[in-house]
Amino acid sequence: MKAQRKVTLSPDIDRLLGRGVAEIIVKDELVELLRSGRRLRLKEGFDPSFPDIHLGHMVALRKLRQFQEMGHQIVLIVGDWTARIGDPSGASITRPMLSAEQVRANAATYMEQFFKVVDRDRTEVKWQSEWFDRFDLSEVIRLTSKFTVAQMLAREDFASRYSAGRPIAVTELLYPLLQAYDSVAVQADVEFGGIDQKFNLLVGRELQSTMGQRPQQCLMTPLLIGTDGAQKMSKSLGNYIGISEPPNQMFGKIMSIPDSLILQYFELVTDVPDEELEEFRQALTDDTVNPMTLKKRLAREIVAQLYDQEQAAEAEEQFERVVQKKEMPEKIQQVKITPELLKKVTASTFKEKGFVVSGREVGKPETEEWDVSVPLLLCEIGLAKSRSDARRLIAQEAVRIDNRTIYKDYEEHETIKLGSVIKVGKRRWVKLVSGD
RNA sequence: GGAGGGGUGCCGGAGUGGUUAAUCGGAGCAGACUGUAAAUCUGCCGCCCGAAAGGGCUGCGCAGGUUCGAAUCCUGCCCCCUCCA
Repeated sequence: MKAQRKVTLSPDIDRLLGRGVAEIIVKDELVELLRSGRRLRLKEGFDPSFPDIHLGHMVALRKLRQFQEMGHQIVLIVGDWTARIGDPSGASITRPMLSAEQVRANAATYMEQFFKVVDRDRTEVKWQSEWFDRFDLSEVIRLTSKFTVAQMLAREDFASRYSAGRPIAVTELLYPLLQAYDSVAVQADVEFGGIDQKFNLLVGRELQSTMGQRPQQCLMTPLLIGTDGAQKMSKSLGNYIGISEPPNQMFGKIMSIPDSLILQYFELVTDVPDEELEEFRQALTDDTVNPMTLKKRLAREIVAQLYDQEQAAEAEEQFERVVQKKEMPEKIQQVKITPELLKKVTASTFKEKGFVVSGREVGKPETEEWDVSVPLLLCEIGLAKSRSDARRLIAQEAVRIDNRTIYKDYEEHETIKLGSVIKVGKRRWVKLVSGD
């Protein structure tokens, strides 16, 4: 039934295969396939070891989406077996084995995010376990016998580790083979991945042809640089912007990318037309535009894509308000004043003098006030990691309560009341509310 | 089986008896500046007590030991890596 869907013979294959694409193997063949009118099976795999998708992944996902809109079929592979090995990045050889349960949970999270960009209805989801669970040793041997060590060492990562005398686990050599076999199992016409996946994708071609299938085409997307402006976006480097982060946070993180990345981000993760990007480029070169303005546009585009226009506009407002004008955000995290909290944060000298307020009734009107130790308070409401940390923040004059700065020679206690607003640094706020 | 190298704070990585809570870089946090949560500059960056000065505790794979004093020396154990076979 699904197969009946019409495939568009795109009038603009150049564009499809141009922007957001780093390399295609073999381009001519892919063009030919696209012109043939066949519905292509486009494979993309992932390991459910780290479930979060970030803007870096989005480059490939957007490309998938574009193909999908032309009527092609996405096949999403859940790498529940390869996840056990871990992609040989060299950095982490020994990853903890995940439980089946954990893998399932990760996969669910992943897919939830995946389908923010890709159309679920036109995606076939396959688990590696569907074929690998049945694999026995003889099949493993058959699979491995098709490749040589020399072939494996063609992979840059392996080669450099080998020559540097660093370890390569045998299972790591298996990783590309398993991924390649996926292509055979699902009869992929095209496999998508980041340019860093090149080797693995090519092994897929190799294996398919030795097993009598037409070798898949490989479409590789460029790697997006992370918020640090230096390395590729990755969760472990902490320089990523997750696609399910809340709009405000996402907007802010995008505003924090170095100016030098603006155009690249526009190109890879938005649909802003090429002509317009050219104008941006010119304006930046001529210095006729404040990079900030463009970044706001960028942030709006991306947030709107993953949420909607309205939320993007709200996030922008919030940014202007909190960051640029340094005003209070509209929505502040609220913390309830409870007797337990009060007991913990009451200034110690007061305790000694017998002024303890623990018995005091809570939840009364605004006039209710308490004297508290500021470091203790910051700790309890999560604005400081430890009391030492809280003291440091105070010493740096980063703490404000109801708009008055707390100095390091503050009295032992400060007064708080219902509705008090506590601010730490430029953008962390907490409002104290009634405990009920 | 043999030879050798190594396990240090969130990460990378110094340090081989005291001046080391532990150089330095990154990350993070704070401040200044800025039309940006860009860039740049400065400070902070184990925990606890203290307004501060200061004090205490914990800490360099694990467990003991030597010493006035150990990340640094000794003993045992665990783990990781490389090469040869």
